[in-house]
Parts: sequence; structure tokens; C-alpha cells
Amino acid sequence: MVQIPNTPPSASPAPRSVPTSADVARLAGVSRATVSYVLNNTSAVRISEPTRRRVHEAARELGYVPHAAARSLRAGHSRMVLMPAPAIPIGPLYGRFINELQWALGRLDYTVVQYGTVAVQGDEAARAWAELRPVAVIVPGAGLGPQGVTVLKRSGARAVVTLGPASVEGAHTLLMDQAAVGHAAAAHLHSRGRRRIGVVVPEEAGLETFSRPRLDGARDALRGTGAAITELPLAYTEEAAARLAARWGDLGLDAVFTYNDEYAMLLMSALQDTGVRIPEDTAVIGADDLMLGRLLRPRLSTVHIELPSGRDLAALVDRAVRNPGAAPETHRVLGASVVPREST
Amino acid sequence: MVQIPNTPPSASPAPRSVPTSADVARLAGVSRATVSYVLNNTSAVRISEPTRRRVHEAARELGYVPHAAARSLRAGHSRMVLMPAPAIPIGPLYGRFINELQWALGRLDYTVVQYGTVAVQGDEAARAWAELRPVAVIVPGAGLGPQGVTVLKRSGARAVVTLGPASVEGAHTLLMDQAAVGHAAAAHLHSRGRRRIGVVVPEEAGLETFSRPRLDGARDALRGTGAAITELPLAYTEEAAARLAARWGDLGLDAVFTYNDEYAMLLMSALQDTGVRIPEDTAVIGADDLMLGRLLRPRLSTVHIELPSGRDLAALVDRAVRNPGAAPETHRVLGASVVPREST
DNA sequence: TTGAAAGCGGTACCAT
DNA sequence: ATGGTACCGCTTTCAA
Repeated sequence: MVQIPNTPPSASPAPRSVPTSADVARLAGVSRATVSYVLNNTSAVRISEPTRRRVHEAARELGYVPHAAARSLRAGHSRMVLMPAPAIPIGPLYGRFINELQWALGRLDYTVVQYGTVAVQGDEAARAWAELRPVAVIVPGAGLGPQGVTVLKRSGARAVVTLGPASVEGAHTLLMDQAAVGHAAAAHLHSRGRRRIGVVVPEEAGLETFSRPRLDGARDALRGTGAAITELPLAYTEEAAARLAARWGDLGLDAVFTYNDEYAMLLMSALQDTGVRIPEDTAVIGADDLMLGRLLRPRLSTVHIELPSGRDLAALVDRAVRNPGAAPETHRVLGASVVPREST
Repeated sequence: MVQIPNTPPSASPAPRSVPTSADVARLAGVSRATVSYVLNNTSAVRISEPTRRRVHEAARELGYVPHAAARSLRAGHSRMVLMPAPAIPIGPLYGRFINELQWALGRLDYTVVQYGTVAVQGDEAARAWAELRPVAVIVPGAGLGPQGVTVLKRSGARAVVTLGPASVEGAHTLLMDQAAVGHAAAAHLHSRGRRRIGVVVPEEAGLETFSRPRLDGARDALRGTGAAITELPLAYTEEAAARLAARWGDLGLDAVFTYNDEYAMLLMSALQDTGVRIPEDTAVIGADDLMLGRLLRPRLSTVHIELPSGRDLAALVDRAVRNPGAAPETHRVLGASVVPREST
């Protein structure tokens, strides 16, 4: 029986295997060493112009692209800066920060790679990152312990920087104290004469890292003042907000800190629908100072958050890479200042 | 003159170099081959239990972590799926999509890596990606040409998928036709009896890829109907919105499509401040169907956008990787449907 | 059951 | 001005 090939030779030209520098050398009629010299413009070695041309020509013809893994294997190091990709879509604030950071590190000739952390936990994740032998690792949030730092350093990471609520043994830390946000918000409400203060706590998973400290900060600000805090769990849906608004009278609150501006908008909308006057009946303050707060009516008071510039963090990383022996720095980098507008 | 070393030996213990499988072998008193067998649980080979224990013990003691680059160099392939990181912070819609995709690819045992494309252009970028020898590349937006696809495939990428406005020769394409969004919006306004329609075009750099097709789609929907379109350049600031609102009467528009919900909120707020009644004087429709549209008063009509599920794209990638010979598929994946609410 | 050795794709030293 | 070659860390035949 005659077999008819299902892919005729003409249709799928036998997939030439990926060209290597040896292929380039062969085609140009030189050695692999010469190819390497030419393509890397090695200054310690002089190659004649005709040879250079032949090598470039051959590389172009074959579509040669060097193999990064082979190169860094040989070199013994890379300039890869690894960041775990955030597990949950984080706000525009953080997005901008990341972008600026990427740009700044790029300027310093590092390659930034965001690694898809697929639900791997702390020290488990650290191992996975270590396999890539990054020169530096930047870890947002909690979740990396001293163990993880050790693993990373042991496998050659010259800098480990965490961005989070607490400093980690052995790592540089950009201390982002979310409690300061809650503190500022609560203090502001108190200064406005409010005494029965609600604090919205999002029910969405993954937000506890932010919401818990913000709540604690608010508690802290009011300690000993006689003002009382009521925790208000709230899912990010209209229905949940309406339900909360429906029992607003029973709660007897004269102010609410809504975790952030988006929850503020959600709750304000529901409160206004049920006739609660803002700020007369209830003052509302959000956080993050997003554009939407300026667009709400009444205009939303909020806590403006000052993140470090991406350039600064890039500089810290670069310093740490150049001098891995230096003692870990801890910088308190989260500035929280109230922007009073019409809603309080 | 006596030099005092600035770092005394005791302070920075000579940084032991990174342990390799050879170190593990030495410590365990076995060969590197055995180490590899044990740590990879190679089923084709049986290693005695005492030996296994000794190897694991040694690996643990040294903090051994395998070198991914060396491994994939030897193996001749990796399971890395590369995506360029978006240059500008893109909305929550897209963020969720990416996250779902990462998760789904993770389930299929791929490692997703977002590569920080630092202002490198199309085919230049393709070369940089090719150096990493990813098994698949997913490229959102335009910017990758047929040239780039060739480079990637030549260097071993078994699947190249683009997510964008047009299909690219040689690559699988998820066709996201933004024009459909504008088309739906304009058609809706027309059906509501509006004839003098403004279309907001954001001035922010990097948004043209979306805004241009949305505008064109709106134009297309009204072609031959006698309705007229006015292009409205608008920066995302309160001042710009106020300026636009101030000359609203002169423009004589009875409706406006605002590019997306966020610009809708910006413009609605400015219009309401100047006494324009929505929808009586001017109908407003946004796009993206964000939560904020539901919270605005009047509630914002919008164009709901249906993206493909991350799982679907992951499945496409996996299929393409398993069968690189197959003809590139092009799927039209962007569903646009109007959600009429109170603002139109 | 274990070990010796080849080789993946580059780079850089040492000769010629 | 070039070429030969060892080596980076790991996997995987092939032998013993």
C-alpha cells in the first residue's frame, strides 16, 4: 500500500534546525572564535575588514541569533533582574511604578523579567527563581522569608530587594507601610470631629496584605481618643454595597474610610442612592488619590500615596549588584498624606 | 602606608561560589550522573535507597539549586512562553486576561515570562526575544511584522501568537478588532436618534492603537446615514475636560462616544459641572464596561468587551507547540456588545 | 547500580 | 589576524 505523506516536502520545508555560531563559521569559512570576535566587536582582538564582512554576511543569511543561555552559562553571570509578576491585577499606581522601574533598569543595561508565579508559595517560589540565576531579584509584597533570601543569594543573586510591609533578614527593603495610610485617614476624620468611624475591608482575596495594615493603622490612630472603629467587610459589587448602605442607619457611623478610592466610589454611590448626605451625615475618605476621586461629586477626600521613583529603586539595585557585600539597606518609602476635598 | 581593608574577612565570609551538581556528587561520594538521576527521579534507572538519601542530604546541605540555563541548553528546548510586558499600564480588563492566561499556561506546565521591552522596536525586539529561545511567544498589539515572526521561528519558537488588530503572516492571530467597539457605540447612538456625534480621542501616547480603530469603527457605522462625526482630542486631565466642556455649546453635539468608561467619567463630570444634561442634551456612551460606569449617575451606557478566555489562548498555544507544522489560525475574538443604561 | 564521557552553544585564553 | 581548544552546568547514552 502506497503511503501518501500528509505533508508534502514542498509545503513544509524540513525545519532547518536553529543556526549556531558553528554554522556561521562554516558558511563564512572561519573559526567559531572569529565569529564570536566579530559579532561581539571584541576590542582586544583585531579582525580584518574582509573577514568581518564575510562573517556578518553569513550571520545575516542564516538568520543567526545567539543563544542567551549558552552565553550566560559560559560567562557565569547574567544581567537579568527578576520580579515575580503580581498575582492579582494591581492598581494603576503600582503599574506605573513597575513601568518606570523597568525603564530605569533598562537604562542601566539590565534585562527585567517578570516571572509568572503560578501559585507557588514563598520558599518554593524562591527556588524556582533561583534556577534562573538572576543577578538581582525584586519581590513585591510579603511572602519571601529569610530562607528564600538565603536560597537566592546562595545561587548567585547579588541583590535581593523586597518591597513590603516588613524588612526581611538579609535583603534590602523598601518599607511600604500601609498602616500609615490608614493612620492618616483616621487621624483626618478625627480632626474633622468624627468619632464613630467605619473602615471598609475588601472581601476580595489577595487584598488582605494591604487592607489589614490599613485597618490596623486606623485603629492605631484612634487609640485612646475615645473614637470607635467599626470593621466593614465589603465585596466589590453593587449588591454588597447596597446591602451595606441599607443598614447604614443602624450602624450609626459618622465617617468611613473606604480602603481606597474605588471602594469609596462604590460605597458613596450606594449611600447617595439611599439618601445619606455626604459629608453632612457621613464623611467619606478613600486612598490612592486616583483621578476618579477628583471627578466624584462631592469631590473625594483621599490619602495620597507617594511611592519611591522607579529610578531610585533601580539605583539601589545597581548599587547592591556592584557591592553585594554591603549591609542591607532599609528605606521607609511610602509617603501618606491626606488630600482633603469635599467629602470630609 | 598601611592599608586597612574596608571589609574585614570576618565580616564578609568569602562568598562560597554557587554549588553545582558536581559539588553535590563530591559531598555525597557519587558521580554527577547519579546526582542527576536522583534529583530528577529518572525512572529509567534505579538507584539504591541509601544512595538516594545521601544525594538528597548533600543537596540540601549545600542548598543546591539546578541551573535552568544549563539544563535547557543540554535539553535543546525549554517550556518558556515569552510575552513582552505592556509598555503602558493597560486597564484592568487586559490585566485580568493576562493573569488568567498565566495561570492556564502554568497548568499546562509552561513557564510564563514577561520580558521588559525597553523601547526596542518591532524586529529589533524580536531578536532580543529570540535570544531566550522561548518555545512560544505571545505578542499583544501591533509591532511584530512577518520579519519578526521569521526570526522567532528560525530560532526555535514553535508557536508565535499575536493579539492585535491584524493578522500577521506566519503567526497565529487572535484578531481583536477595536473598530467593532466604535462601530457598536456609534450605531447605538444613531439608533437613539442622535445625529451629531462626537468621538473622544485620547491624547495620551500609546493609546492610538486602540483609539484610532475605535474612531474608524464609529465613522464606518455612520457612513451614508447623514450623521456627522466630530473628532474630540482630549487629554486625561480635569483641565482639558473643563476646556472641552466650556465650548460644548458651540460644538452642537447631541451625543458623544468617549473612547472608554474612564474618559466618559472625566467628560461627564465636566459636562455636568457646566450644566449640560445627560442624556437629554447630550448622550454619552463609554466602552470597556468597567464597574465605575455602573456607579455613575446617570448610569453609563457602555460597550461591553468580550475577550477570549485565558484558557482558550493557553490551549491554542499548547496545540501550536505540539504541532508546529499546522497552518496558522486566525480567530476573531473581540466581542463588542452595547450595554444600554441611563446615559443614552 | 553506578561511573566515564560526550555534547548542548557560546567565549576567551594561548598558540601560530 | 586567526584557529584550536578548554570550559560553563547539566543530561544521557554506553560500559562496567
